Amino acid sequence: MEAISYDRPSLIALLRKHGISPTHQRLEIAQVLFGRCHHLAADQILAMVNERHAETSKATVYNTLNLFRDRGMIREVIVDPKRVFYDPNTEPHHHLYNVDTGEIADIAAEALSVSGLPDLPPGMVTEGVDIIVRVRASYPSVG
Amino acid sequence: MEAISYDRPSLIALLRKHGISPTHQRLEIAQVLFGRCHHLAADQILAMVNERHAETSKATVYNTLNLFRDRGMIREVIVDPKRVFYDPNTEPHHHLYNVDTGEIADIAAEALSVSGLPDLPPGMVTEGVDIIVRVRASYPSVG
DNA sequence: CGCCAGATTAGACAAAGTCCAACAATTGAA
DNA sequence: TTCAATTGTTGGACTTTGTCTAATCTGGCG
Repeated sequence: MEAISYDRPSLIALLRKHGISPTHQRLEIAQVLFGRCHHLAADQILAMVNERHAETSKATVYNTLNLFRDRGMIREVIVDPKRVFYDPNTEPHHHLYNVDTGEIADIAAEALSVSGLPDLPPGMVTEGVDIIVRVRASYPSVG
Repeated sequence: MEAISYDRPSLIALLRKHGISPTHQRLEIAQVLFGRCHHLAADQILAMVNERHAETSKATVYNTLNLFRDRGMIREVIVDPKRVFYDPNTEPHHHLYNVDTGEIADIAAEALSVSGLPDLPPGMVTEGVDIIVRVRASYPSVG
């Protein structure tokens, strides 16, 4: 499991770089986000962080995710109406979403090109362009 | 798609075309969806339907929206983590989402072109490609 | 040591949506 | 018409995701 996990000093530096004091709980959450599989929902993060020994509350997980998001350390992925996923990759990119399994995979920004974006009303700016490719198994009603 | 409000007989025909018996409550909901502004959330539909005089319950609104969606009469728009919006336009198209106000506007499918969609794993099919252009006012902290 | 600011916490709370069992409306048969 | 089956609607309980609050903890500093 430790193949790509960030070590503690790197995570501390990462938090400091974003102006966040590296508390124990924040480091645990950062480790789960950056060291393991991507695109986790809050409840999954809560479970993973407390899997070792319960030490982080639900409130802290939500506080921390919102803090990381506000500081630009992570990004929200809105594909499932039931819950928000968090993506440690904040570079522009897009998503492939398996509607059956809920799995999310990245699509590199360079892979897709979009043309024809409309002119915006004056005083408006684009915050981002999200492309979600929704896929499913060819035989939805197998059986 | 004309913005004129649908009359009762047209709405009944629309429901029948989708194999749905036109009950009073379903007609009220269809009228709100097809006859007024687009991209409504369930709670807005509930309020609009009950604003006149007819009494329709929350359960019926949700039942009906899910029925309409399953029958391909309307489509869900997933842009806001807090709630689902319903779009009476089921033709392929995309959305401009104002993150400040929550407003959603359509972008014609022909207006945007996407190239470079990745090959899918075998046995997978694309259900749809959603493009969401998130915009906001240039001066986010203006009061 | 006390003080202070920031972090964490449990649990109450809120909102979106689902589920269920009872009730109402419609339909078809006789 | 009446009966019974089917379908639709309903309130309310329930679940889930997420927020809020007030209390408590922590660590740095004098």
